[in-house]
Amino acid sequence: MDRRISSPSSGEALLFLTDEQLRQGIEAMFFAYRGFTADPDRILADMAYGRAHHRAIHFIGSAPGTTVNNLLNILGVTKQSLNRVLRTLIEDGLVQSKVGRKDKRERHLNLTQAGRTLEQTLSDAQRARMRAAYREAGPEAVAGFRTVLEAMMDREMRAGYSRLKESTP
Amino acid sequence: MDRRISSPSSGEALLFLTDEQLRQGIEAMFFAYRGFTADPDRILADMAYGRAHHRAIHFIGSAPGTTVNNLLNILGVTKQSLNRVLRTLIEDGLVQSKVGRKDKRERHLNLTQAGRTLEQTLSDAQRARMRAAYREAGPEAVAGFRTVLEAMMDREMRAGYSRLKESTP
DNA sequence: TTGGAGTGTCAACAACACTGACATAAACTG
DNA sequence: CAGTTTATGTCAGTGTTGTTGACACTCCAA
Repeated sequence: MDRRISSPSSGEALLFLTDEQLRQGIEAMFFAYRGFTADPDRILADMAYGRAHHRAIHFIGSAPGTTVNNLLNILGVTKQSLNRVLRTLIEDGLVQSKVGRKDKRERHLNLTQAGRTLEQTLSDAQRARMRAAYREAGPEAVAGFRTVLEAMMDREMRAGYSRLKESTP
Repeated sequence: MDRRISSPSSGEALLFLTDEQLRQGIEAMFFAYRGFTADPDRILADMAYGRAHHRAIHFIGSAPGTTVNNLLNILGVTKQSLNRVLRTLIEDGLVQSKVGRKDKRERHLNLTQAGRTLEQTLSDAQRARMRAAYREAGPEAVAGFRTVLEAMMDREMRAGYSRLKESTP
């Protein structure tokens, strides 16, 4: 489950581990992430929202009925930071906050119809770029892409992410 | 140079283009990028620096003697924003700014010894994670990873990035 | 010599993160 | 039941990083 080097016989594997190769990977990650966020950023710039709102909307849409605390763990920010964003989204009628049925301390978050509409708009832009990149790169590249991304996550996030993958088939 | 779909005959390629697959890719990108920046962020938090300083140091180290304007294009921020960061780095003796020999309006930026030391520290942390991810994923996955990242960049960035790759063999 | 490019700086502002402190309600625990 | 913990919300203050807009200076080139 935790083998370090799969095949020490293949010198090719080590070719990817030179500092220069790694540096290129780092820079590619930087530029790609900027491209990745560029389209939603452009859309949100026209509204009073920013990237933080996008993230909240995305994950509420991805896990409807999630609690505030769960969202905090996913996003990795403080409750004060999330609350600022969440408050405006609720005020603007994009997100609905419901007191928990079982545990009344919890608030369950869902997108309203308006929220789903915005989520779709943002998602469409981002998916379009992702789709284009996937198409251009081909299925094998995509599989590799996903494998490396997962290996790059923090350990805790990988756990959460795997759960997510399984629960949404 | 711009063919859209390589092999419409292979239905497999389309399997990766469902909204759910794309959504997972989006979330993987989000979590991975956070992991990617986590280690340098931790190091910088103890100093008076942030991610913007890291980026400046990285690209000055990557392209010694680069001009301010070139750096602006790479980083994609305003000169006011970059200048604030650059000023503190110069004041703190991490970066040296030299008036251009040929064109004296330009400033050529280089890391000082102290700057190189910090660059190394940050780079080592980030490379360690990248190296671990690469090792775990294997060479084919890494190739795919790079292919998708490049396809995800903005067009202009891809051009700049290719130039970078070629100039640093 | 004039126009424009490259650079630096000032001021003001916004987004988004942080810490710390405090309040409330509900749930759990002894 | 009393006390503690948990989940959430809120207020106030701060820091980093980004933005516009305005202005000045140097220097190259036509």
